[in-house]
Amino acid sequence: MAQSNKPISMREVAELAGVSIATVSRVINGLGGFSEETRKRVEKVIEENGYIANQAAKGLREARTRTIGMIVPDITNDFFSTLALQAERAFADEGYSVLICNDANDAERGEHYLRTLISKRVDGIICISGRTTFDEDEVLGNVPIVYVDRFPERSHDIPRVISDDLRGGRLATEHLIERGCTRIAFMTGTHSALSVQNRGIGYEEALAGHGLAADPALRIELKGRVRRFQEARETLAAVIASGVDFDGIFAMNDVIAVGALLALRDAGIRVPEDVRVVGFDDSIYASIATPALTSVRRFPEEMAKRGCETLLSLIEGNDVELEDVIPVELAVRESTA
Amino acid sequence: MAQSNKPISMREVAELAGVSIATVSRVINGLGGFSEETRKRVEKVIEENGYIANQAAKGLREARTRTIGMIVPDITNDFFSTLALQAERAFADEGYSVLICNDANDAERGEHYLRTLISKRVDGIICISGRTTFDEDEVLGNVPIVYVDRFPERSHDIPRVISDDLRGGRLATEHLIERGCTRIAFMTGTHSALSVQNRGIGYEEALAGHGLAADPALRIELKGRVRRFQEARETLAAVIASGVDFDGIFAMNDVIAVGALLALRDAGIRVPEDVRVVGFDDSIYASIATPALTSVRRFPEEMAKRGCETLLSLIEGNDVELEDVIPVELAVRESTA
DNA sequence: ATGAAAGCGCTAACAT
DNA sequence: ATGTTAGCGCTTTCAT
Repeated sequence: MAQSNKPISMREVAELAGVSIATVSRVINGLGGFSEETRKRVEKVIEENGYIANQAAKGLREARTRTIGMIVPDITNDFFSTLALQAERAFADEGYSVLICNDANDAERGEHYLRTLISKRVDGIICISGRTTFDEDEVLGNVPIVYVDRFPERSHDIPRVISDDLRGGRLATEHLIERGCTRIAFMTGTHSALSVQNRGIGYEEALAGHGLAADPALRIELKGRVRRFQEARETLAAVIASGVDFDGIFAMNDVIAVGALLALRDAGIRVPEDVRVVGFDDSIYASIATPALTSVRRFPEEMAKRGCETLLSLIEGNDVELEDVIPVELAVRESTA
Repeated sequence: MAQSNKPISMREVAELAGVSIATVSRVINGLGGFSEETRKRVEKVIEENGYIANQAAKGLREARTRTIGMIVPDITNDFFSTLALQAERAFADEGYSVLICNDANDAERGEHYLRTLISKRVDGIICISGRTTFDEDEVLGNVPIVYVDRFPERSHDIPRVISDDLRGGRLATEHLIERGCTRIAFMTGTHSALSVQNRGIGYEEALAGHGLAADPALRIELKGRVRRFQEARETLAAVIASGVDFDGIFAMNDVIAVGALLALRDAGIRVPEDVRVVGFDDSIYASIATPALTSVRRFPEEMAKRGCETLLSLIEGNDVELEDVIPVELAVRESTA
């Protein structure tokens, strides 16, 4: 099982081909300045010896690694994995690899990852995190970075691609109101990112716009750092048991909404007859839930694409727009029929 | 937005601290051989200038990058994202970063990624792929690699961590038989990985063991490269429309099983009364489906953990066991009640 | 058309 | 205790 003999280097290729290392470099990079015969000879040696260029060395010399760092809260959540998949693909198309880091909404972990990425000298960073606690300017130094979906409060002039969360919250809530709900609960996290808070603001605005009060008893907070449907299920079960009255639920994301759906079913409460439910993200969970979940559709593929484009622009030293807001729309399904 | 001044190097730290570069290196790596006063001076300079060591250079020198490459078929599938999350965490704990590559079951893409990983000189590779078409020995050179969940047919002495797929297929099928099913369909991919084929073999063995014939009409194949529940839904809908009779379904994974569940509901077929369904993976989809899906539980966290341990052993030059089979068990839920 | 040599940022002998 | 130096594998002037 022991494996040892290290890969052949450019110098060795040069020796085997009887040319200088510079010539090998020229051939490999197609820079011209070599005869057809030399090219063939060099390529033959490369082929026969399975030479694969050492990008680490190349990167050191060129001062760029062709690697992008990506920080996500939870790759296990369909919304983020879709985002990550798309981003990875988009970067791969441009010749970049992606280092994916899960910070699980843990600021400390996130900061550590950021340092790691910088020490690896990634060419840029895609960051989905609203919880940076330290002074970024100092740590980040000069790595191009773009925030996607979430961003820290004090992110001065760092570009971001976000969705229209406030409008999403408003759309969801207004939809519930139109369906006749008057006591609408909002399920969210304890200390959410700004983006998520905006969904709550949209919710409150919609309520206010229709003369409804935002009853604090209807704000249901989940403590966990990472969203798991079981926690939502248990938390809502407790709320139901406590006798709080509600006829609609707006959940901050689909994972929570699905947990809510299960808790309602456990309690024998019918959806949508007794309680209507709206989620956020329009992820796979919304489609496979029963009843199928009405959800605020976002466009993770588009967000990933824009994020990549922005980051690549930044890397190339171009100017980019600071805030790129991707619209949302409501996907109406059975849970609010 | 333009960012330029590059990060400070070790040489600059040395100059600012009035010591040699070697001393800085010693301080940073805590190798001793410097006075307390020197240490303080160096650390002060590092602190004040936000020096972050260049791992690319360090890696070049040390001939190791502290980076692991990971090839997955579809990070969007809960099973794989759970595996990836756990692997990333385990490696992070050991000081490694992980480059995640999605090959979407595309051999060409997979091969390309493999080359990229090798050119980046990753210290090892975790590979979930059964579709390598080329001669690995040549391309892989000497990178330690371990296959998880899937492995190519000709992977000679490359270690793997897999689950007991054959037994899983048998368990699922026998369970359906016990519940009274006699015409059990098997939903799978057209050209599946060996691991998946084994689930089919388990299915056939179970049928044979109970004197049931494996009707070719009951083998339902999905063409897509990546498993999407919509494809499964549509494919099964067509089968139903064609009048094929069945009273049980064993799906090669939960995504497909959930698609089947939806198709059955669309057709007004009751689960489990008319048709019973069993999935594979016991992923989140099984838990949130309605009816909740009976599924063959695997242990992606455990598989990831073992895979990491094995790879790290390999990297350290130790011997490892060639095949590590993780047991499976049946999680019985409403879909087969 | 080709080679020699400097240097990217670091570590690790080998000095002193 | 600290410095000097030779590379790691590459790209890139600058010669020839």
